[in-house]
Amino acid sequence: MTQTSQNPVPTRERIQKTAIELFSENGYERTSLREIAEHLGLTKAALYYHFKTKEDIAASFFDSYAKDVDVICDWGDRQPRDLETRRELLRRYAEVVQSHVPVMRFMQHNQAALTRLDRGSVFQNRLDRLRDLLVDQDEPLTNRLRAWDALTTLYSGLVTWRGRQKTDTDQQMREAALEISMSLIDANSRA
Amino acid sequence: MTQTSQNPVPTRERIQKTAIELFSENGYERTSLREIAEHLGLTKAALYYHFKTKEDIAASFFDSYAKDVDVICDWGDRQPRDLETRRELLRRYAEVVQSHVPVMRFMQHNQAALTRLDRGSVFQNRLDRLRDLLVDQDEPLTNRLRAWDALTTLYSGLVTWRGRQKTDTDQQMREAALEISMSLIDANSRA
DNA sequence: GTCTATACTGTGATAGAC
DNA sequence: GTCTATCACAGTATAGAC
Repeated sequence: MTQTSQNPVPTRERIQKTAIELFSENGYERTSLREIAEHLGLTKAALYYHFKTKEDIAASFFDSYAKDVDVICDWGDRQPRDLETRRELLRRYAEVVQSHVPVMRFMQHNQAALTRLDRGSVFQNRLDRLRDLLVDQDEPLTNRLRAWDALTTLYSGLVTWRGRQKTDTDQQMREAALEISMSLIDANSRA
Repeated sequence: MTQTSQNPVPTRERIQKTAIELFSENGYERTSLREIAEHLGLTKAALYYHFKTKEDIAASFFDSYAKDVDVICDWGDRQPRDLETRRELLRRYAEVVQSHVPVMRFMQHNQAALTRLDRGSVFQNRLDRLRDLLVDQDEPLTNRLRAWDALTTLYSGLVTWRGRQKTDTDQQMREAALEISMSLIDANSRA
């Protein structure tokens, strides 16, 4: 749209790429705008041309993730509310998680910073929408909590778990997380 | 020890109490020392008499939690490594979690800030030690990940879950979390 | 021992020159 | 589209009042 035929990488995207790297590494609040600007050979004030605030940079990460989750939920809304639909929802969400690992890690590590953002609640809101497709409001507490665990299992292993061994591949970790997640949802159907 | 017979609440403890409230509510980085001082009728500099830095205030929260977890792990080290020991470990950890809810919430929401702290890794280190008691290193990946989920289930529901209903009591939530956690460990024994 | 006054550097942010 | 200048406020630190 604003791209010329030469297509150099736009400054806006360069900022996003550098920012998520530094935010993930050092935390959102510990990463200064000066630091980001220096990595890019810009000045602090130059960032303010491309983004209204520092928070806006962080919020811009969510858009693609939120869109992907919305696609899943829209699909889920049109399906029968049975076990197979729920298993397929978990499969699809696992794929989304896999394609947004840096963003997931950033969101998991900076929850306090994100609750301050208007668009920061995107993460929680999308999880809540998925949860409502996985379990009915009138099911027992144990089932509702188990549905929540089924969702968090899919990303918390990738982000917070430190028991990974050298022989564990990414593929194996995703499959293991999905298997555990599935078994939690299966248990809900038996209860 | 340093307490007189009058036993007024020591300033140090008043600072801790106010700090964890504000940290939990607004996040660690968004809570300024001036804000804490104002809540207590002190000046910012007065805090520096009782704590060396802001990080020291946060780190001081962990001590009691870490001690409680160490007691559990020390007990676990002296038991046979069987299923009943592991179930009992989960029961005891659930009690620790329950008695440190504000601290657990603070740690969960401020992971990025905490990894900067020397004593901040206390949280992760203690979880890792518990995990090693719940599962053997040479068990399949799925079992190791399931042991991790068994632990996180015990506190993540209290902290990040938003599906709680008015009729759900604290007691019921703890029991539900413990039941799910137990079933994950039980599954490891069957695998 | 407990705290106040004050100052230092770095932060996110804004206004306006080029 | 990028920069300079400037702002209020942050965490930190020390000197000294009581």
